This record gives sequence, C-alpha cells and structure tokens, in this order.
Amino acid sequence: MSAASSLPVDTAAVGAASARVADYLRDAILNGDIAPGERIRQEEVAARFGASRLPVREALRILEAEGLTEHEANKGARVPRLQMHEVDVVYQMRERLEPLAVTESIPHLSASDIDRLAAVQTRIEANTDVGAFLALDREFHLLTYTGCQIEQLMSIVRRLWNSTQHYRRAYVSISGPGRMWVVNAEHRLLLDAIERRDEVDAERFLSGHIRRTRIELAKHPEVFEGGAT
Amino acid sequence: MSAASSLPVDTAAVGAASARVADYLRDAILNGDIAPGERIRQEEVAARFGASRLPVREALRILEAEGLTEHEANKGARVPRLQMHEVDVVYQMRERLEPLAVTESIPHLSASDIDRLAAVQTRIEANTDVGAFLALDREFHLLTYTGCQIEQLMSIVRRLWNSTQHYRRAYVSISGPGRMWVVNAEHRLLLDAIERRDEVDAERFLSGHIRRTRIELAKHPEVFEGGAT
DNA sequence: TGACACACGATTGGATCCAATATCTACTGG
DNA sequence: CCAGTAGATATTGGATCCAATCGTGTGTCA
Repeated sequence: MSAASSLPVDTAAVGAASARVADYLRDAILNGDIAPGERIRQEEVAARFGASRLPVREALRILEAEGLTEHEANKGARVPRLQMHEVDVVYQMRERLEPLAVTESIPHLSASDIDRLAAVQTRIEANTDVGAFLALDREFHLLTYTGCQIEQLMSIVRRLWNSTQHYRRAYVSISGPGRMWVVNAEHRLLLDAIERRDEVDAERFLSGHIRRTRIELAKHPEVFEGGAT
Repeated sequence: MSAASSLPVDTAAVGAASARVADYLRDAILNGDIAPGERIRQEEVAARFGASRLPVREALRILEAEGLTEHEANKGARVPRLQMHEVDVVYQMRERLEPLAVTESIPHLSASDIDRLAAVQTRIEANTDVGAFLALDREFHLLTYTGCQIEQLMSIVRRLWNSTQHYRRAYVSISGPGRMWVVNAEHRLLLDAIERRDEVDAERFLSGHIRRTRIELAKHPEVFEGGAT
C-alpha cells in the first residue's frame, strides 16, 4: 500500500503472522497514521488483524529493534517522540555512516540497479507532490545501498531513517517544494558519481547532502514538540 | 557473574522474566559459552531457567536487536558467524560513530564519572590476564560514553561492541599481552583529553585508537572461520 | 549400491487462559 | 474546592496447550 512497503526490509526471517503485523504497523507509523507519543494497544491491533496478541507482541519487538517503537515494562509500546537535538545527532550519525554504506555498495551494484536508481531520480524530478517526494527520496537513498552486503550496517541505516521519518515529513510539509530543487541537484551529483563508480566522490557528495539537510532541519524548531498531542 | 553484566544495558524496560533470560543469554554469548554459529533452543533455555518458552522468545528478540542473535522463521535463533570483512566494516562504523558518542558524552560527564574511568584504566594497567583485559577494556570504553544522552547512539554503539566481542576475544587470546601496552598508552591519551574536556582531541585519539585496532585485527585472519565447529 | 520418497521426531509458531501491574475514577477528608 | 486514597477496570506479562514446519532417518526401488 505505501511506498515504504515496496522497499527491502529485514522482516523476512520471522513467523508469517508476526511479519504481517509488523509490516502493517511499520507502514502505519512511517505514514504518520500513528504519531510519536501515541500508545499502541496490543489487543486493538490484534483485533483489527484477526490474530491473537502474541504475534502483535513479537511484531512490536521487531519494530523496537527498527527504532519505530519503544517499550516499557507493564506499560506497553509507544512511538518515540524525539527532541530536536536527538534528531540532529541521528543526522550526524547518518552523515558518518551512509558514506560508508555507499562505498560498500558501489562495487556490487549491477547495471540494472543503477538504471532503477536513475529511474527513481527521474520520477522525483517529475513529481510535485510533497507527500510523494518523501517516499521517493527515501527510496532513492536506500536504493543506493542495494549493493551493501553488510547486514549490520544496512539495518542500522534503515533504523536511522525510520526513527526520523516523522520529522522529515513534518519538515517538508511546512517548508514547501522550494528546497526540492536543491535536493535534486545534489541527488544528480551523487547519481553521477555512482554511475562512474567513484566511491570518493560519492562519499563526499552524500555526506555534504546529509549535512546540508541537517542544517536546514535545524532552522525549523517548530517541527519538534509541536503538533500531535 | 560476568563483568559484562555490571555494565549498563538497555534491558530495563521489559518484563522481569524476559529481562532475566536476556541477561543470562547475553552473558553466555559475550563470555563465549555460546559460540558463533551455535543454535539456541528455546525449550532448553526455558528448562534451565524454570520458565516457559515465551519469555525466552521475547529475550531472543531483544538479543536480536542487540546484534547477539539472528532469527530465521521456523528454524530458530543462532549466534551469527561474521566474515572477516564484516568485522572490519563494523570497526569502521565504530571509528565513525564512537567519536561522536564521546563528544556528546564529555559535556555531561561528572567528576565522579571521570574518577571511575581513571580507576578502571588503572586496573587495566595492573592486570596481566588477557581474559580480564577484555572485560575491562569494554568497561573503559563504554564508561567514556556515560554522559551521552542519545539512546539511539548508545544502543547502536553497544550493538557494535556486542557483535564483535567474540572475535576480539579470539584475537587477544592469540596475540598475547604484547599489544596491551600500546592500548594502555592510547587509553591514557584519551583519558587525558576527557579530563581536559577536550572533545576535539578525544575524537582524534579515539578514532585513531579504533583504526589501529582494526588494522591489527586485519593482520590475523586466522581469528575468523577457524575454531568452533 | 545409490538415490529418492515417505514418515516420524524435534522444534518453532500461534491461540487461549490466568496472573500481575498500571491507569482511571469516584469517594472521602481536610 | 482540592488533594489524597482506595477500588474498579483496562492492559500487559506468563503458562500451557495445539498446530505447522523443518530435519532426519529409514526403507524401497531402480
């Protein structure tokens, strides 16, 4: 249903029901249907799903590992609400880790991988809807890491994207489509470096891209603390 | 029982039984009682613990999030066996992330935090046993991050330490006590920078320390693939 | 003798029931 | 009228039972 579910996630290795519930909740959180701070009741999810509470419990553990929920004993799960400084540090972590991921990825990217990447970037540029932009931007970046075979690194990168998705959405919806052209220019530079299989340039463009995004985000403190109850 | 259990871990927020089982298994894995590649049977752990299989299942999910186990549908959990290149990349991740963690930590370190850190370093230098060295070195580094209030960052740093603990142990047991003096010298530089609250120096010394350790480890490919069945 | 198929045992996944804990509300006392 | 407390209700944690799946060993046939 959502664009997020079309991307590779590491939920393949769990029981069928748990995986389905996890997919459902993941989409709901990444789409913003469940807001930060909101509590997730096991019974409610189980009922909506026609399953027992047990797979829901497992699913919540999986999501916890992905940074999408947090868990407190006898109090249940809720979507974490991050402070501005926390999001800033997560962006600093991305700034340091994702260049490594793209360097690990580039040698293993096939020609069709790169074609798909270019196609997504073309779709981003043709698109004007800020909601779709969010999903496409996510898809673009995660696609650049397709060749990275280090599961540890990829699951952590996905986790960093997951935990800040809500704040990215809040940011693009208030900042409007203006900054999208800057992002597209930076994507083109990155795509070009990947097509040349130039790890050094790719690292440099990517870290700069993430750093500039972080600085932009820091100019909008109203994204944090405000909004949802 | 083991030194690992005396360090802060983020298992406080789960049911009591699950947390106890998770602690038990974590110690067993970090101590090497359960080797990489070894399967973990739910029933066996539950019996040894006098609990049902359910908290064991939850515990295995927690450990999975910590990078200590991996899970496959209908096949259960086992301790991951890493390739040499994977461990190398994990060290590169540490090299990039832990300097950030120490910078976030330093402003919030109390005087007693630093005293405790210095005390641990003194104990490392007085120690000659390679087994104890492993635990103390871990304690030293994780203590330097005590002031880091970004849970996302800390849980990932712990995960990186966890998943490579076995290979670190294999390395120190074959390399002997020779390199310990180099490590101690580097620890002293780092400790000094922390006492001066000099984030720039701390970052520099720490990333160099991790990089040199990674390069040393790469000289010993026999640590990987060999050993346990 | 080797390879494939079937069946049995072992192990994990899921459902239901019961216990423990937290949250919410109403009541009482100051 | 507000604060604190005790009871009721809602929600999570754990145990036990049953179903589904995987691995393995044996037997049979070419």
